[in-house]
Amino acid sequence: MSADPSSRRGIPDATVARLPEYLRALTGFAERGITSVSSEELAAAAGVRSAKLRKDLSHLGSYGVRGVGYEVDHLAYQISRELGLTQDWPVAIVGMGNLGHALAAYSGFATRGFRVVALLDQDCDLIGQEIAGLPVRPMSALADLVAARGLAIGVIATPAASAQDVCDALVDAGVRSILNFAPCVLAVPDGVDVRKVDLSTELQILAFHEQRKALARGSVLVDGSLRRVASE
Amino acid sequence: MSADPSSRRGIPDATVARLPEYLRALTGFAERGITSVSSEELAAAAGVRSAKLRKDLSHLGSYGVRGVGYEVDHLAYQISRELGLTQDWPVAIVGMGNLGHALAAYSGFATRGFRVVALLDQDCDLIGQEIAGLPVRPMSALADLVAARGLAIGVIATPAASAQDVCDALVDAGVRSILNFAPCVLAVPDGVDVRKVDLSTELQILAFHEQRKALARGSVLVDGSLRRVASE
DNA sequence: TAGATTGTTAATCGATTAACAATC
DNA sequence: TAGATTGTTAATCGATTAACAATC
Repeated sequence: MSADPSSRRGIPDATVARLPEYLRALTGFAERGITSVSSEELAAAAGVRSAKLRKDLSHLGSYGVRGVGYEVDHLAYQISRELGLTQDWPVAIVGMGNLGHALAAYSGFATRGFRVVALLDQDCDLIGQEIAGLPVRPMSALADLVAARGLAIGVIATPAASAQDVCDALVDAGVRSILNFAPCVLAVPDGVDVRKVDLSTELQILAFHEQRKALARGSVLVDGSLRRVASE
Repeated sequence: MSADPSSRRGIPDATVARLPEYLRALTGFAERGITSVSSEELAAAAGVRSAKLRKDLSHLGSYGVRGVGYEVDHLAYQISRELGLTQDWPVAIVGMGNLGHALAAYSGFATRGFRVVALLDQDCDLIGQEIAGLPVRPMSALADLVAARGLAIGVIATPAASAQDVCDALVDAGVRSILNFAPCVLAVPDGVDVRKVDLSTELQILAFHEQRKALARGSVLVDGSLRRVASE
């Protein structure tokens, strides 16, 4: 085994989760014609402290210049490469309800290395219909998509009740990265990554903090409902 | 100040983020007629270790019975109360594009204490149209919504370019909790909570791990693209 | 009482932060 | 050289985990 540059192992998960935000901020600077930034400026744009930014970037390598800062294009390229965005990732979306429909039409995917190559649904009435320029295909198309198109990432936008079945089908077909919008926990074998986006979980976390703020302002909880208490 | 039961302060953020998942698992048990669960069973359903579950629940109080487990309904109620879900939270969605449209039609909100009371957009052509049974209203309706309907949570589903303006308008109107779907960092004053859901960030994190797995399987990176290397 | 399972303790691990030596 | 800013160190903080005493 040679010590190739990218074998510098183990970028912390917390750092990986922030790299997309740094990349977005850098893209913003580039669009405004700014060619060089300090860690202070980039951190402000990404909404973090500069010490955290420098620590994060230090895991990728040493791409800054002391006393000067970072070259915007170069750092953006290095982050892209680390994230695996210098190549295209074929994506399939399963479940063509409201959300799947919106995801299929969402332009944000294409802009950054992701190509939606297929839309799938198990509802016979939908199959064959065209959504956002792509025909809806049956689940049986999965194996072919992996073999012929190199499908690597599956997005689950079905109801919770069918999400595990869809997940199993994706895994059987050889898909090893799954983005799950269904509000349920998925069981997968080792080697398969699942990330979850859950709208009502996010709202529930906001509600917790909103309630705390109301209590801090002097409201009280009566039978599980907030009651405003007259100040003074 | 009396030592009311809920003044036991400071539930860790990591714990709060998991409470919705526990609540969902409990709802599942309740639907199947199961009235009592052990930490082991509940943890399995929520996808965490039992030690972590018990530690999380210990921050809320002592709602289990040693040697027996937890009463499903009672624990669900306690978590609901802690999250502030025993009351209704009025929600407004701003931005009626693909995503906003899908969110407006999403039934998952209503099921758990959230009521979509208004849809807003700044596009004059959309205003007055009906989506999912609600008329689209102009941004100028915000102040009234806060005063008359108690609007507490704003969901931003606009393009990134207008997200900060929309955020400022929400904050000016008195909204202190914001769920942001626009791919950008929002600046808000102290006391305002923002949570962010970013589809392409999630895909980018998956791409990072997918690339790592490919490299671990023996592929190599040539000019930023993965190349399969013949095994043997 | 014996068996089961909670709630808590203490150890470990990972992430954040501030400070500063290295260096452009 | 003097000024600026990175990359790294060491201290702190918070989260996870395993083990077990408490107790139903």
